[in-house]
Order: sequence, then C-alpha cells, then structure tokens
Amino acid sequence: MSDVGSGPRNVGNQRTILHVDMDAFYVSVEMRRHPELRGQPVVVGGSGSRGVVAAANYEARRFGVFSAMPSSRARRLCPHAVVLPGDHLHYADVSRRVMAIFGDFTPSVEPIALDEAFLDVSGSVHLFGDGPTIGRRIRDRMDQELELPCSVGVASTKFVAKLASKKAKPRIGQHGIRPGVGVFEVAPGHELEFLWPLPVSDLWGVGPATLAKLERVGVRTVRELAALDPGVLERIVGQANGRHLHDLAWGRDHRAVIPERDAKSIGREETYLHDLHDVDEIHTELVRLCDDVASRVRAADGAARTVTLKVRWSSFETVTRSVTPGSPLSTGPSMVHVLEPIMAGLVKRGGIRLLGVSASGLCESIEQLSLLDAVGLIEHVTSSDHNRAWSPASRAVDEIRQRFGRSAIAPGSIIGRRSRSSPWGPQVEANSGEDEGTQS
DNA sequence: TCACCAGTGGAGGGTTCG
DNA sequence: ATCACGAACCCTCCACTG
Repeated sequence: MSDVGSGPRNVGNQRTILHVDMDAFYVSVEMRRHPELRGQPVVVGGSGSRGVVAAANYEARRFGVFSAMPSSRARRLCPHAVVLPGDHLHYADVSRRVMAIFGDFTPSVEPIALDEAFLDVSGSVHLFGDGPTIGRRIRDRMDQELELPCSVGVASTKFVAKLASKKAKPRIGQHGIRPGVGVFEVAPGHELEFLWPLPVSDLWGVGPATLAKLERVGVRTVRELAALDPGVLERIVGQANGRHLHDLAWGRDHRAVIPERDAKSIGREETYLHDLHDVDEIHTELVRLCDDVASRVRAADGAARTVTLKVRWSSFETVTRSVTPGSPLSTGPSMVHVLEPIMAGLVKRGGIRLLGVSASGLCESIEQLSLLDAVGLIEHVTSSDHNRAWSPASRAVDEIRQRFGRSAIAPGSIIGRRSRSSPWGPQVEANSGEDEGTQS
C-alpha cells in the first residue's frame, strides 16, 4: 500500500488516450429509424433458434438480456422484447460517420469494432482542450449530428482508457436505468488506485479459461494479480499471457494507437438452420464459402498461402484442417480444389451444423497464366495451376460484381441459392422471399 | 552413423474480444 | 443443458534442416 496515487509521474511524454464506446450501438441506430420503440425493450440479433443477441438496449438489459446471449434464452427472459433482425450494412454506414467525427479530433484513430475506437489525442490537446474536454465535445457532436449516445474513457494507456469508458456508461440499478457520467478520466499517476480493486476478469485477455486458472491460485482482484510472482504467473497462464497480464496489473501498457493495419486472415463461416447431410449440398456450400473468401482476398489485392476448413457437427464437436499448397491461392475454384479432399474425409461423420473457410498467410498476389503453365495443366493439375487458370475469370467476376452488385454473378453450382444467414446466426425462415435487398 | 540441438514453419486446437 | 461470426494471437506437437 505504499506509493499508489502519489501524484503524476513521467508527465513529460505522457500520452492522452481516449476510448470511445457507443452505447448499445445497433439498438441506438435502430431507435433513430423507429422512434416509436423508445422506452420499450429492444433486441437486435439472430431470431432463429441458433442465433445470438447482437445488442440489447438498457430496457431489455433490465430483464437480464445481454449481447452474445443465445436468442432462445433472451426470448425466455424478456418475451415482450421487440426483436429486430439487424442491418449490418446500415450500421457500417453509420459507423463510418462516427469514425469521421473521431477523425476531426485526431488523425490517430484505431477502430476496434463498428462502435468502438481508441483515439490518441496527445497532439490535439493544445487545439481542443484536455482529454476530458475532447471527450465531452465528441459526445456533444454524436448527440447533435447522429443522435447517438456514447461513453468516453480517458487515460494514459489504452487498456485503462477502455476500462474507464466502461465506468462512464449507464447502469442498471434497483430503481431503473441510471445515466452514466459520460466521460470518465483516470488521471496520470492514479492508474493503480483505479485498477487494483477491480476483479481480474476486467483485464483484457482474461476470459473464462484464464479466470478459472487464476481462481485456482486464489487470485480474484487485480491487486492480487499484481502481487503474484511473474514467473509463477507465466507457469499458470503461459509465457506471453503471463508477462502481458503482469504488466497490465501494474498499469504498464505501451501499445500505441495504430490507425490502420493489414488484415492477417480473411474468413467466412456459417451455421445452418438445419444440419447438412447431403454430400452435394455440402459441396455447394463449400463452393459458396470459397467463392466469397477468395473474392475478398482478391479485393485486398492478395493471395492466401494457407486455407483452412472448419467443420462443426451436430454434436458441436469442431475440427479445423488447414492446407498450405506450394503457391498462394486467390480463386474460389483453387480453394475448393485443395479443400475438397479434406471435406470428403469429414462428411461421413454425421450432420454438419457449421462450415467455415478461411484464408491466412496473406501475401501479394501472383499473376498470369503463362503458355508453359497452360500446357502443364493438361498433364497434372496442381492447386497453383488451378489458381492461375481461374485467375482471369475471377478478375472478370470481380469487375462484374463491382458494376452490378455482389449477387450479379456466382459459380454455376450455387446460382439460385443464397445465404439465409446473418452475422448473428440463421434467421427464422419467414422472410426468405425478399432478403438481400440492400444493394444500392 | 548416431545422438543431440536449435531454428523454422506447418498443423491443429484453444482462448479472447467485440 | 445445447450458443454467431470474424479475426487475432498463443500453445503444443511434429517434421525437417543443418
């Protein structure tokens, strides 16, 4: 209990980091379009039995409904809640305007999700005022220009700023919803005072598995974690995680706000409303997923060194199988070609609940089919031959889609079928007449 | 030829986050 | 007591190389 909170240190090169988090973002966006829903419990998310809640407003949270909760459970807890399917494209559009407002205060904006970002405003304080002042100005603009509430955390490090924004949020009390303070600052030098009473589960990187390991050695608060010998901690939770957590418990976090970073993997997975049994149908889904992943890989001007297949059976057992062929892939057919044999070995094990394809080891694309390669194609078809053979066609597909929309062209085997899924699980079948009406 | 070692990279699984 | 999806990162095992 010695030097905690003994005043600011190292003020000279102190950074000022903001963490801005929109309150119940998806629901708040929906409220602008449906003012009549104000005051009612509203949930955005998958409506089918296999979906989850993407966002719940505070009225719904009073009934114990939270994001990531299975929709079936949410319905039990709050049967009268209004459930909206969610409109990801619209949220992404609003998110761009949110990020644009952040950009007016600093060029150093690191989006974490559609509704959340870190801002390094160290260089902006002489223009707009100190951290809390900038936080208040951001909240005002969100309110005036977008009618969206948000909470702001201010601190000298990213992870303390993130915890601070949580403190600023509205809360569910015994007497209903209590508004939050909106902006919460942890002043430089007061980090440990703020951190140590918190439960370890509040730390970034402590999920259910790590929490269980820490509880086994009697660690429940950040203070207790800080007191643990670093070597012991590393043995408990692994080297990288141990070092990281020990640093966080002592308020050390040197990670910079990074405005843009290249994606390291691109993937797509889908949980089906009904388990897949039919081999042809499974093949069709594989083609669709590969087509989707490959086109996004090409959109990033890249190719994938490794492709991974993920299968979840109805038993919920899940496996991944990855392949790294001789040369990088950027076309759907070439990905199907390398994954098909693996798929064939897995289909026999019963109904399939989920299929996924992901591309990793992304690198710059390699181009063109040479005459020699074309001759070689006849002899033995490798995945790279496959890839080069399909490259020109794939680029043509990209152009058509760019001009006429995503659904204008598709591999022959998947024409007439389309995904019934959303990012929050399969929807109920009712609206299968006119979905995908979001092409503009 | 054998044993050992260090480094590397793929594969497969797990954890975490929003 | 049956829970999505997309992405990042970590760990462990293993094969290969020198």
